[in-house]
Amino acid sequence: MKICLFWHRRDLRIHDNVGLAGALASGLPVVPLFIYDRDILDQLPDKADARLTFIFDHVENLAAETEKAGGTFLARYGQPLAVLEQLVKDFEVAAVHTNEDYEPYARERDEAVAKMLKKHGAEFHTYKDQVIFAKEEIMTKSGTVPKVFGAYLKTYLAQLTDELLEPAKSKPAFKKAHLHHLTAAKAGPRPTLKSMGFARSDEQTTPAKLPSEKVVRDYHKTRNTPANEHGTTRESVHLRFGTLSVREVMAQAKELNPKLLSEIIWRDFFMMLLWHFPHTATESYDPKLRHVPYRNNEDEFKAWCEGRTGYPLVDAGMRELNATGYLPNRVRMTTAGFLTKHLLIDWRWGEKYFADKLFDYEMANNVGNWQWMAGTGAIASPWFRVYSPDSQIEQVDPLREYVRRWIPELETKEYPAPIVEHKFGRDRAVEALRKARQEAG
DNA sequence: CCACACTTACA
DNA sequence: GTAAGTGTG
Repeated sequence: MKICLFWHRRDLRIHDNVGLAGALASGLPVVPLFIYDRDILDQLPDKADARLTFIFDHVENLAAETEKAGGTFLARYGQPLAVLEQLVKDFEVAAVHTNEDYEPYARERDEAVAKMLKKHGAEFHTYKDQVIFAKEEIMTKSGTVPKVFGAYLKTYLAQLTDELLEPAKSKPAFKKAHLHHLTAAKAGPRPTLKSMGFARSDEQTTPAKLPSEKVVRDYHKTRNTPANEHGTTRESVHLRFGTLSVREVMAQAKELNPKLLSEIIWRDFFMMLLWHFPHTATESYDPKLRHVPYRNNEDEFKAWCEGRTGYPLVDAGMRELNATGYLPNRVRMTTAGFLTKHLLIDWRWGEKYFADKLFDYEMANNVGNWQWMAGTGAIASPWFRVYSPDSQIEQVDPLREYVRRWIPELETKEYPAPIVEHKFGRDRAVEALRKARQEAG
């Protein structure tokens, strides 16, 4: 019997899933699938990874839901291209449905998959699901790729209708009549964390739930207070892995808090930029800034990683990141600005460290924000702007609650003196960037 | 071509 | 107040 596969990637949910709805409506019985990508797992720095644990728990949930609905969920470990080719050979796969992923690696992978499926006479259907607008759907009036967020936002809001935020009808169609059942022997076992060489992380799997109305309504007032643990919505990890849909998250923000809505639109913006300029994942957008004379001092980098720079807000942030995998947005900027400007270390070092540590790590957003802070990005933010980590404290933590929480030895002799004086570091950074620009012409 | 603004500047 | 570049209309 001919079947189709629905391949989950960064959309670990059944409700409001455009690609899954497409598969269920295609007329062929659907077998949902997840592939643990060996190449990605090999790069994880730790054997107890919170992100993999999160993915694993949610894949197991999907499998349970699928079985409850009368279908079979497949999970495999390996290289996606090889795994899919094997499945096509083992089962009568007439089509594979999946949601688009705009990262450079994902695009190459999907191109190879499309080619392989074509060779076997199977169809490959992809859907826009993880953003509201992608690719060239938001452009400037002169038809260029928007490089200033304000201009992008204005067009975006003008095009954003309530219909675009309506849920995809995947959940109502997710039933026995549209699913295919395989015997356990045919389906094969699902990988476990242990079978893939990993262990559970201690960190808790956050339940996929929209934040409360109160948190959303207060967001613009609480977002710049890192001491307040409920100051942000904590939606980022769910948007990353698709355990919430961007439509439900945006619909709530649109109704309750325009400031939060615009923050979520940054996510579409950075994904759009990465799609247009995939090379910016690994090099500066601005060609003039590809040869900044970075100092790249290893000891100073280590001090930054471990939260020993002598700047309380930087150190508190890095310690929170190391301990929890989380960092409030405001503090992400302070720590990133300090590394790239005051210490004059290549933004890619910091980007990689965040990639290893952040529970909600998402390439487009991480790269986009790092390049913005480093002054090397597509966005025309003044490159000479250097944040003062101390005046940031006055703005976001005037009572020193946050920095004291994460630095018990603050205000004792144990706490190190600043690794670099602010004005000296700022002038050195501006000078280095100016020089790089001049030399590049 | 110019004016204006640039997610969250500094002193 | 100051200030350095540049995308956008």
